[in-house]
Amino acid sequence: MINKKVATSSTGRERILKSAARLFGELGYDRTSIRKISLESGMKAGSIYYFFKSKDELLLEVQARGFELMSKYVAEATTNVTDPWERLYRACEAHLNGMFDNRTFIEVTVRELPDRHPGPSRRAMIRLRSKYEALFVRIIEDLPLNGSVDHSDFRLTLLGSMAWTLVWYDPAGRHTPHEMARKMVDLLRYQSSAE
Amino acid sequence: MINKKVATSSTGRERILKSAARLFGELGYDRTSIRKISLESGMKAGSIYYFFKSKDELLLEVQARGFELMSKYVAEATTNVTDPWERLYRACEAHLNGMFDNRTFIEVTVRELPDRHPGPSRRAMIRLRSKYEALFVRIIEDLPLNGSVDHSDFRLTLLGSMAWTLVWYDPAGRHTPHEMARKMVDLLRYQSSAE
Amino acid sequence: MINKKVATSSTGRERILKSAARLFGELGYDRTSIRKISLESGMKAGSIYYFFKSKDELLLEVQARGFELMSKYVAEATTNVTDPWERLYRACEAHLNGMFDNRTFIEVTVRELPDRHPGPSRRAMIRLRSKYEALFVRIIEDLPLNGSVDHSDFRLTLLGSMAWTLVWYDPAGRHTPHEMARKMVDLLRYQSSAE
Amino acid sequence: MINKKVATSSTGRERILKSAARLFGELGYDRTSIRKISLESGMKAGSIYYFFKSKDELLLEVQARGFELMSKYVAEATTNVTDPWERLYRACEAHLNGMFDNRTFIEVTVRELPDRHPGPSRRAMIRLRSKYEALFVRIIEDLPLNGSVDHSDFRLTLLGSMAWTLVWYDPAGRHTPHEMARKMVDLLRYQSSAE
DNA sequence: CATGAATGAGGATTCATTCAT
DNA sequence: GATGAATGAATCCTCATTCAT
Repeated sequence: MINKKVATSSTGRERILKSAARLFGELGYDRTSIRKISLESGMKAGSIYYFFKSKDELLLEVQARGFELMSKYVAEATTNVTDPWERLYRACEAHLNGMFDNRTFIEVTVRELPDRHPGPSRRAMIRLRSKYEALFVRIIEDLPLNGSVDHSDFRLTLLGSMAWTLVWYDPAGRHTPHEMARKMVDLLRYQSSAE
Repeated sequence: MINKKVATSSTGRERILKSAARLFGELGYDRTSIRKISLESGMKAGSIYYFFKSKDELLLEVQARGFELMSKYVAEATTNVTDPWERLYRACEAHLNGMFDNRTFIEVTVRELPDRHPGPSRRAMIRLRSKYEALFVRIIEDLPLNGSVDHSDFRLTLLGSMAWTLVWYDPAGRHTPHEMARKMVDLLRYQSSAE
Repeated sequence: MINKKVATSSTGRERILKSAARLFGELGYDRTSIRKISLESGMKAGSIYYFFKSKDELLLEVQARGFELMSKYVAEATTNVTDPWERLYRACEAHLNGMFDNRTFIEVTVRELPDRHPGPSRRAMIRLRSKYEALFVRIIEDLPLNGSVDHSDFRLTLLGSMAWTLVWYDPAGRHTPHEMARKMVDLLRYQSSAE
Repeated sequence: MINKKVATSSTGRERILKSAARLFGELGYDRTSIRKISLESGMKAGSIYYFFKSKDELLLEVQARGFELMSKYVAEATTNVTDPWERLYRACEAHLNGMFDNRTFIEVTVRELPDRHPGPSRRAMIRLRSKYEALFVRIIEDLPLNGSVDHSDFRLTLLGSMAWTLVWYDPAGRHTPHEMARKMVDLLRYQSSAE
């Protein structure tokens, strides 16, 4: 009552977005129907179209939010860190943490890849992704890699390893995202490093 | 090429399987309808059910075929190769070659992951996958890695990198699967190696 | 008759329910397809699922309505009638009248027996039936039957005779429901009566 | 080996007929598919059409067999019985016994009523039924009923009561077909009787 | 803001049946 | 005698979406 905003902060639009994120993440875009989103968000199916033009657009907004969050996490994790390798460790940790900790929006970002999405938002989704990956481009550029290593190969290998964790990682298991980030980077580090 | 009829007509079952593989690979399982498979295979939708109990079972059979092919390729590529690192190079090359060369069955294997498939074949699909990955388990076990590297982390990182190529790799581009395999393994090799 | 529109258009839900009732009654549940209901109700097949979860549930609602009507008829017919045998005459007449006069809902009640319906509504359908038959239980309890006659046997024999009329009764023929009710009850009356 | 006929007596045709009878009885005609019959009979679906022109014809043959059996049972039960009421007791007992004892063919006879069957065999089915019911016509004609009772009403009431047992009778319950037959006839007897 | 009603297209699957072998 | 392959039509149902209110 004191703060009506807090209670209402879960406004229609927001509730829908959260429900969509959770379901896209859990079931995938295709198997998530507008009806399911409407059930989860406590809103009638028709109402969703008051806030979003289409299911496709809904996915786009979920992804936008996901990349935004990720970018923020990575930025925060690397602020005031100057050592290049340490920056990478932290960026990866933030990436993995986001994926498993705050699944709602971020998982969708890794699961629903634009190459499979036929809707009109495809290009916008690719742009969002590129923008986010640019963070890693920059961090990796700063690494003192030896000349034989292509920065792009390095980056793609690293991102691939991390994305793949969705397939096998058990959050209740023995590894923490922190450890995994260290390991994955280390696996690539010494050989690639010029030191 | 010599006799297109042989390849295309073959038996009904085979034609369906091939069409399903191609479409599952291109569009994904969910967006591939039985109707589409029927169009592509030149068979009426109902006929598919004479050969396969369900769409789910059809996916399972496609995956089985895919893993079978992959296993064969990897086995052939490593036969009579004794150097452990060379064995890994070749296995990875075979894996990537399979993924991009002979997409029909093998791509489905990497794209349609069991963690998202709710059908009754899920467990069978997991079993197939494990059996295939066991090939890599064995090859990686033989590597003279230094003590600090976990074989399992090594394997998952490598497989993740390779799977991720589906997202960014352009077969018409500058890299060949052969080069990519070398690079990816090398990226992990020296640091991890005990030599 | 005065205003066909009112009767026919009413609300969507109602139109569907009526069409379903008519068709279930005429063709039976199995041979009545959603398509046929949609044609008869002037509504598209998909729309039916806005109002009813499934065909099974539609049957349940038709039966509920049928039993409700029947109960009302029987109750009205026996109100203020105190002679026990007269009460039974009237109840049976109401039952038969309902079956042939107002076929739409009530016939389904007698034709679609729960013992053959495999759907999830089966139990609910049994409950509805029992509740209705309880009316007869009470009416028959009040009869001064001689000790050798089991009330339950009496009731089942009577209901069976009436249900069976669906097989042979020709509404255009020589008997009226009124006469049939008298006859059927009389056939059982004197022998069973203690008088 | 001694008597090949016995072993082969379950010839294709016969096996199909039995399976169809069982399934028509248990699930009803509509819900019994040719595939199910083929599974139960251990014969391929296509093969059924070697022996029977259609599903409709299959039903007709099952009914024919059912009525044949019933007629035989009723005839046997009444042979050498001269007392008219005793004849009826026995006929009813045979009828009920047939229904519950030897369900396979006979139940179909009571469950699948021609008024609902739209196929071309309808008329033939009606003829079979009439022929069987004629047995009861004759037995009932011989009863010394008092003048006020219509023989036809008597018969239909009795047959209705017996048919209805399918709805409520529990073969594992307290009543035997023998008892039920006595009761049902007695319920009608004394009042109708001229004695 | 949000809903209730409605739709058209398409979803997977089952059906009775045919026919060459 | 019996089958394997194939079909066309129909099955129930779900989908994303629209729109008047």
